[in-house]
Amino acid sequence: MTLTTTSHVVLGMLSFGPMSGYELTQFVARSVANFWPISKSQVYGELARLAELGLVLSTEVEQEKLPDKRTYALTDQGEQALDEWLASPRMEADRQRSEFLVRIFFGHRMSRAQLLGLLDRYAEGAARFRQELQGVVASLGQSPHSQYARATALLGVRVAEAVLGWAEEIRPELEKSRTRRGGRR
Amino acid sequence: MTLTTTSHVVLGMLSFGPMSGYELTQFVARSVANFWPISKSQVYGELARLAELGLVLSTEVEQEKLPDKRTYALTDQGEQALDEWLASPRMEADRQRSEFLVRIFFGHRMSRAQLLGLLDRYAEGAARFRQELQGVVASLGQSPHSQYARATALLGVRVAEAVLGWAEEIRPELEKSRTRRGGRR
DNA sequence: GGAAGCATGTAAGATGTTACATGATTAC
DNA sequence: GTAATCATGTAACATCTTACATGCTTCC
Repeated sequence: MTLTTTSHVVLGMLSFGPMSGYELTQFVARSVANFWPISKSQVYGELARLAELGLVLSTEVEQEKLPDKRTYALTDQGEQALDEWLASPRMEADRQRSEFLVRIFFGHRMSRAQLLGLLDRYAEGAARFRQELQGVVASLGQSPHSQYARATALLGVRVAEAVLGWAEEIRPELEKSRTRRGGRR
Repeated sequence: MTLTTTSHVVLGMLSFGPMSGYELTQFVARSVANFWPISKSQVYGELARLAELGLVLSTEVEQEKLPDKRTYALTDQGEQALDEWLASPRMEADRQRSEFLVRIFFGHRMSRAQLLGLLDRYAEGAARFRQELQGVVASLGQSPHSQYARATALLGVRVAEAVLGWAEEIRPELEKSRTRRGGRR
């Protein structure tokens, strides 16, 4: 009955303009999914629920050559709900889950080769991610209407760089570490 | 029927030695919870399931003055399951959810004062977190048996520093940004 | 007298993922 | 022809969080 962060993400997306569930799903995947992933089932579910609550208004749009679609637009109530949420001081803490760090934490069970391989693969992923995000930043440019999206991407870049710096720092330590001899059977 | 990452975290914790569900919950909260939170219901549930699968062995321990407890120890099968998981190349990607970044992404709906307040509170949190983790790193010291825990804490420090650097970078940009005039009603 | 710590669990609910189901059009 | 894109939804499942339930001991 109460709105979740996911609900507000949907409302927020519609603050850029009316769109269909399909379009919203794509848009989320290209933007906010890095720090708030939403599956399409969730999108369709939320839209239906928000419509019932009167926070969004749905309109069927007929299309030739393409399947008909249903677009959603924020109502005044929807805008208000979004703004109140943005203004509210209560905010849930970041949560992150990293299987990689779990494995590092259990490093005492691994051979040195295993550990270093794990670290290097992770660092490679971070390097790729950094590049990808730098591309995003570049494509967003300096225009003021993209500045917030750009800010979120810039944090991603910084975090990726933090990972790379960290990997360089601890690699030598892991190289001279005591580990289990040999690999798994 | 198949083991999740959470199951393997429980197995991994027991690789440090036998303990009860209560102790394991505390241990997780002080260590791995930063990158893999587990609630106590999950711990008790997993332990029961792993016992049924023969991966851990439970023993009742009577205590005077304190309630009796049930400790769990890894079986050979449990150790093997843990090591196979650590060796497996398939690893789920990091996932993170940040309500903060969602709000930044919808910055066009906020006043400048709101945005800057949001940013500053977040940066303060990151500064506190950095300090806390530096304390953890210091308390772990140089001993080789704590090197993996230390490595995970060091990444936390780096990430917190990345956040602080980012906040400094974008604050001036937000200061001269176009935003909605005035606050919410 | 009351709060905090020790100790184990169950139940209910919220949230999120993946698979299933369908069907037209366009581009290769 | 066949894969990809457009388009909407349901169903089943997995996972995770929060509240409920109980009771003794120690410390303030």
